[in-house]
Amino acid sequence: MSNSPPPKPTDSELEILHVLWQHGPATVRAVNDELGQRRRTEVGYTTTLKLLQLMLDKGLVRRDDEGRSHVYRAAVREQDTQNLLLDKFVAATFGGSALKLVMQALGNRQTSADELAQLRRLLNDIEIQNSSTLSPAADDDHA
Amino acid sequence: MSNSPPPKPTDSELEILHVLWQHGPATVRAVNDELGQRRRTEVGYTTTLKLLQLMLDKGLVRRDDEGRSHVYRAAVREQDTQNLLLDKFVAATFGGSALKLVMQALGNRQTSADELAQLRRLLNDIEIQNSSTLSPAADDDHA
DNA sequence: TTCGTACTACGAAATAATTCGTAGTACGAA
DNA sequence: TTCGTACTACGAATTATTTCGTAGTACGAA
Repeated sequence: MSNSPPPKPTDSELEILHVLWQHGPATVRAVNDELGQRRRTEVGYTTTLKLLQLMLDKGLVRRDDEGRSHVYRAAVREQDTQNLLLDKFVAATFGGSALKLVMQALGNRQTSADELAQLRRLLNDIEIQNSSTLSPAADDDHA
Repeated sequence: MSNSPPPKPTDSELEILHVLWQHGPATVRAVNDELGQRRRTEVGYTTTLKLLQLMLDKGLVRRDDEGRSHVYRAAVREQDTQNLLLDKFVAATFGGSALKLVMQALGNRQTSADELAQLRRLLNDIEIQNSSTLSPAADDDHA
């Protein structure tokens, strides 16, 4: 039983999580094949196996021992993981300021009109929420 | 002489760069003292020295050998470095979509009215730039 | 001059992440 | 039953990063 929350995945682990998030539950073989397609350099089967075993230990994936080959699936959600990584990244690179990160991300690359529109919508939504929320401790939106 | 552009700094190297960016040129002693203040765990003097020497090899810092103790200064700009790291991070964590990163960063944390205003101004600026550009070389970004 | 102190250089241990080889096992086809 | 194949477990090599100890040196005070 792991009591502590799953830790920050490493780069390789994240790559595997992406496969599992998109694919859904998969065998080592399937994960390895998929990785082979995405990368320019293939990776050994046992490398992927080992990684998945380590990820199991860390609580990043779960395993179904149905019969011969094991089926792995992500034990962490994509959004949660992205947020965890985002926090660390903002702290390490932008001194904790998410605003700086956002400005930098938008300022230094091409942003289409469509994307700008999406962002404006999001800003509007946030503004509405800000003004309607009286007690700031509201943690989860109940859709 | 290093011909290739400076590589992605590691976490520890980035920490040192932050010190140099804020402080300006500094001796090993000064950098080490500053690191000691920021962290909860002190770091050995020679550790900082070694890191700076490695960073010198990589071209991340330059060195003035004025007299007894050497003075180091950042050889890469903060913005450039942030952008380099940002690119890698977006690729690894958000499948290359800067928009997703931005939405996630804004959506999942508290954003003040003031910050929202700054963002709106930025969006306006971008929009103006977009429309004033005649030949948009329209393939820079993949949604 | 002599000594203590602060400095640099550098080897190498400690830790973390990635990679793969080998051994053992279970299943199904022949 | 026997064999070939695909699988898991796991030790261990490799590479990257971080850490520090030790040796050597130069400066200034006594």
